[in-house]
Amino acid sequence: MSGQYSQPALDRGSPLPLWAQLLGRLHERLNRGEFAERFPTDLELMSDYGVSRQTVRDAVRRLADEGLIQRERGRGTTVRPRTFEQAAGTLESLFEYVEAAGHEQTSATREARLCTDARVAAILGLPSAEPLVYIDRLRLVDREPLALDRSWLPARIAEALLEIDLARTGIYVELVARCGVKLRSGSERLRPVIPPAPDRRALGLPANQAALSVSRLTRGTGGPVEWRESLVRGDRWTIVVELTPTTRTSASLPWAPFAA
Amino acid sequence: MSGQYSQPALDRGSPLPLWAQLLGRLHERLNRGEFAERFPTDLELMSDYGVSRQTVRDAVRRLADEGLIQRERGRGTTVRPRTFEQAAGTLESLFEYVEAAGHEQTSATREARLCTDARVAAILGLPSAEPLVYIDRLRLVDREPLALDRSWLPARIAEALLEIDLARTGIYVELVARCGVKLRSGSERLRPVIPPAPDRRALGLPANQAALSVSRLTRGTGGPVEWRESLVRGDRWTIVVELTPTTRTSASLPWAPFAA
DNA sequence: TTGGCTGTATTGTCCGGACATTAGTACCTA
DNA sequence: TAGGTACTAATGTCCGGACAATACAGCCAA
Repeated sequence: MSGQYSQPALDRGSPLPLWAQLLGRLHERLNRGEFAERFPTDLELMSDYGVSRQTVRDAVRRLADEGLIQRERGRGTTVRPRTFEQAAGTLESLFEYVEAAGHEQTSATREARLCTDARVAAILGLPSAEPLVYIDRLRLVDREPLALDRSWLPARIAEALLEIDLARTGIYVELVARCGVKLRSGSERLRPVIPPAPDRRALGLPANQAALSVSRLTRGTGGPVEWRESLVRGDRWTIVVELTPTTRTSASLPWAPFAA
Repeated sequence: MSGQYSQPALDRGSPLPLWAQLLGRLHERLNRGEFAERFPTDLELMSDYGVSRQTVRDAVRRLADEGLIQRERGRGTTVRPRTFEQAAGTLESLFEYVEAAGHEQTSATREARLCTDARVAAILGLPSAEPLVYIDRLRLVDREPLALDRSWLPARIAEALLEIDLARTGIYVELVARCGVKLRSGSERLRPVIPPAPDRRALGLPANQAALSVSRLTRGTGGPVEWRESLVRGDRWTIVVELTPTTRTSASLPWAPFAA
């Protein structure tokens, strides 16, 4: 610790370039929420760490490239919010494309109630008798069913959702705004399925057509906040994968083994 | 034209920064194949365009960020080949994951012959009676069928494939190496389907399971070179979509309407 | 012929300086 | 109160310089 700067000095004997060391420091400080109020200016970082402006710019540029901050001439550098506001996944994407194509997307809530479910509780890391909010919606495009959408959420955080008309708003929006949940991440698994007869009927899916099953776990800062199972009828929309000659690219989709 | 440099001078009165102008110039020259033999050094670009090394580096760095070139200390800058060598798509991704998980992937050619097909010819932009090479393979993991894979290629460019054991090599590799095709791009469409009974039997797919259909058009420099239809059984592997809090992200999959 | 050393070439890092562009704030005048 | 001007702050651009790290080629000695 040099005592000369307001931050511990970088190691000039390290094989790691100064900009890389500074980048690591800034990552740590970002992750600790140290820049929640304000990100330092180039000049401040220069004096804080005892390096040239070029070195500061090389480090900070990489933070900007990662989307963690935004730099604007005249205004300075701001931290970009890390909230996962829309938690957009496969289904949200679909509806974006649907609406971009000029169609009307609506939803009808078929069920919204408290329940217990040992299978889902286990997925959410909860005791098997833990109360859950269960929401079952039919998603429609131009009044035709496109997807069936079922969510299970811990009642202790999401009970307020039962009082809301979810045909008019989204689960994630309300989870954030009303239940004070901070969404962090999610993961989805996609596979083709033959839906059971009641679901097939609800979707209006012909007997010779399959559906895409999208299972999703959504996580908040405090742990899992939602298990969701959706069925998208397979005879209306298709997923597109473009393959382009950018080097090394493979626009590849990740795969994992399916365990039934 | 200043006559002072070996390239037309950049416009110092333009609102566009010098690095951006230089980047545009280098893009054009790359696209024209002007650097096929050798990419110029920083020093050469400095004197060619009359700018500082910093400006050269700012422009060239962005080419590297795009993956079009590669810079190596001591060696210089090389152009990355633009060939679309592996033409990796959804299925190739799948097999990468399969093999990364320690499984053995093999394939068995069920048919390889000349044919005509008016539907596929239309897709490839060919006359309906144009001869096509038809290749039908079963793809296996640890000797269990995982996917059915059918390709149609114009015979006038791909006839040599009929003489090759495609269990031991890939269509694209041979298309490039033996048929002299330059692959440029591709696009795939994914949807869940109930396969016809012969395909279901070939895959060993239980009656209550669906398959993922992957239809793909592969393009070469001279136009479409392959139409491909694959079926992946839906009870073994699943596509994964991770949703992370990188700002602005939506790890969204693109969708398009399905026309049967 | 092979291995080691030296010299040259090339990109990467870091420093310093200066000016341009943009944004925001404060102050003044109509 | 609204509009205009001046000033300050902050990032972007561009220049120049110097040294470090890496690669490669050539040359020499064993």
